[in-house]
Amino acid sequence: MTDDEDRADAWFHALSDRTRRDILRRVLAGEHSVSALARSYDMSFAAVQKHVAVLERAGLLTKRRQGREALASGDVEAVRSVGAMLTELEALWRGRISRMDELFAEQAREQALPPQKTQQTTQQKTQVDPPRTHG
Amino acid sequence: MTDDEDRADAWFHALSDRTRRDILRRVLAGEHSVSALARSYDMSFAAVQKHVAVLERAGLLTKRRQGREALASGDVEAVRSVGAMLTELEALWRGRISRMDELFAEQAREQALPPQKTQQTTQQKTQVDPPRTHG
DNA sequence: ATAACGTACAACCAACCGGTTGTACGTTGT
DNA sequence: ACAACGTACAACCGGTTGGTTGTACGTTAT
Repeated sequence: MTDDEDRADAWFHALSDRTRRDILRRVLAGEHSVSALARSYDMSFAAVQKHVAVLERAGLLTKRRQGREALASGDVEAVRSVGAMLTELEALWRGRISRMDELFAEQAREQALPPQKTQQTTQQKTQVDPPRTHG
Repeated sequence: MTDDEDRADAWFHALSDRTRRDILRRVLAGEHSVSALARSYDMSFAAVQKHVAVLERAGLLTKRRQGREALASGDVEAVRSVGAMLTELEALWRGRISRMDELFAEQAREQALPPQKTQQTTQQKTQVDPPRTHG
């Protein structure tokens, strides 16, 4: 039912609204009640409550009941999962670069011995950044 | 005009659709013409062309004209910027944890000398993961 | 007891989104 | 020359989104 792509849809959709991103920042930094959050924004309580619900459905935030208050808390593991997804995209790109290197190497081999028709462009080793992670 | 939050809106909105994420994967792995991309999906050319336009407006992809074809290529730096944003969120969370540690330390100091009313819960050092980055 | 507070949810509305078809225009192949 | 290809964009349509107000209900404070 809710496969990886569904979860990704929910994650990125939840993060695509600036109010929700701001709410997520606050609840990652510490627990806040929904009404406390609502007081921070120039919109109705119901609107903020809906934003919190979207973040909760996406799994980026969890709620805990304490008396009449609902305390929201950010889930850093979910945030990391989103980050991991981006890292996978980077990996695809790195694959492209190494494939380009192979191509260059092949071309170099070809024109090393028989000086033939293929026109030569100024050769330069394709620069690949060290596999750094986000930060 | 287009500040950080506007860019973030565009990034996450662009990534919130699975077809667009798939397109981004392909163009990060290598250049593809718009019509080549369109052939990969069960929808009209116009629909795919719109998805490419959304990714382009978000800065996640660039297009290069070659004759009648428009060759799309993924921008890995933009992907990294999105990842960096997630890392900033993690940093906020780490801040919360250290603040919690301070609180525990304070409590420990308080009940160390005067054995008073505040009830004691089984104490355990708050475990903070090593500041690993995504990957 | 009862007023105030915090939450949840339904109904409504304008704007936006993801898809469609149709048209136009430059490029390439025959 | 002309047909086919690749692209871009406009107009349209149903579903979704982000906001609103209103209602209901449990919890806390007076």
